[in-house]
Amino acid sequence: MIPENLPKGERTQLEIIGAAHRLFLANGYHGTSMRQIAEAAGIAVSGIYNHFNSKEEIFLAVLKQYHPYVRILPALASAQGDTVEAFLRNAARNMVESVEESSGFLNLLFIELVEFNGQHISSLFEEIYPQVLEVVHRFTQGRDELRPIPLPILLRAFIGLFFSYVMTELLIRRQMPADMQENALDYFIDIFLHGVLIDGRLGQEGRQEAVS
Amino acid sequence: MIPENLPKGERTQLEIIGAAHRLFLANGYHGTSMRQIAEAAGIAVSGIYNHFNSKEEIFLAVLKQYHPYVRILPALASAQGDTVEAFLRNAARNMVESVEESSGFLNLLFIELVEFNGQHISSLFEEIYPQVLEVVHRFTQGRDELRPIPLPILLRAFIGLFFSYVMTELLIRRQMPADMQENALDYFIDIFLHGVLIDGRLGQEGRQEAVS
DNA sequence: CCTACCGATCGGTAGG
DNA sequence: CCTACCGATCGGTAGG
Repeated sequence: MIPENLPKGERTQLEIIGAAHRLFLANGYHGTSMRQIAEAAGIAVSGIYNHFNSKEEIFLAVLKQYHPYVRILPALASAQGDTVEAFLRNAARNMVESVEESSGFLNLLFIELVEFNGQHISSLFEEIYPQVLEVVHRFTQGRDELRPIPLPILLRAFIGLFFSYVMTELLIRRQMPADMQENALDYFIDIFLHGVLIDGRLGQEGRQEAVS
Repeated sequence: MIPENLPKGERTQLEIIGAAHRLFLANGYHGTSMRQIAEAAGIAVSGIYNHFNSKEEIFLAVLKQYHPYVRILPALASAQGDTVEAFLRNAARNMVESVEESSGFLNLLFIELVEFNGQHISSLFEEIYPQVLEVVHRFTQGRDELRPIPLPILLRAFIGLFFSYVMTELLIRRQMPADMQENALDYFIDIFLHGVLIDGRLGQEGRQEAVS
């Protein structure tokens, strides 16, 4: 997991960040002690302070390393598609997949919102917004497939599609009825596409794929 | 806020729950101490233990009192409308409004997910699901306006619509560009309605209202 | 990166 | 013997 040929100091730093990440996800920020982090990283508590000046600095390093920027944005940027439909289907699937792989991103977000009152969300948004806008713009300009929806609203609605799926997944994952889960993402994308495309512009391959 | 004619014991209990609720929202569960709760409730720390056996028991009481069941479900249940469109527009607006009023619900949810690993979400879902299903079923049965989407998926997508709006609102509230906020909820509802209604079944009053 | 500690505060409980 | 609450303090742990 952590490269072996790194200088000892950097290795330890990554060890601390990784240990802190796991503990924060499991217990939250205030629910995690410096002693727990030290033990998980295999060093003494005071040793941590050779790499970080405070507990909060560790959290910032964790946030930076497990940023949506690093996880979800590449999934969006790598989306392919000749039509708006194909692009959005591909992008949505990629993004949901990347979150399911590293399930921590949402928890980090929740910790940020609850235990830091969303202090660090602003700068995060400023970094991401222009790049996401650029990607979406690239795939929607000069197209006549979309209903007249302002691009920022469309972008927000697309991010919203992502949250609509992952939040309902997170909330009702455990005992959600089976009929609420089967092909849910395909249905969600389908509803969204029907919502933003001009009537009749939606191809058939997506839904057929989903119900077959 | 707290009725004055209650027995002293019940008053104190409500005082503790209210104080804990405010503190949990601001600092999270582990970020709030029994001393803070006691001070905010105007009693000694040990006085709390005449009403609750532990800090966690207080959290459960807070969760019960500020349950979405008590806040958002009535907003959904009271939704009116002769058509599916009118009903969904009304329901979505009511739900978002009720959350904006008592902004705490989402934070309680995040605390639950992060600091209790979603332990108490299951029973919450079991209580709410049948009632929500009943409401949505009542307004969709025998209608020919909807595209063929399984009812549980439709319901999940509707809950998702709610989360898509409030999560993007929460995340980017601070420095979201103005054009991302103007009439956003109306656009969101509009996209959803286009998504679930059969082509051509969407009335015009909603969007005209939104853009005027 | 360690052992050895600090001032203070943690959740919880004693007797009255 | 009850409910409600007090001042004081318990054994341990927090970040530093």
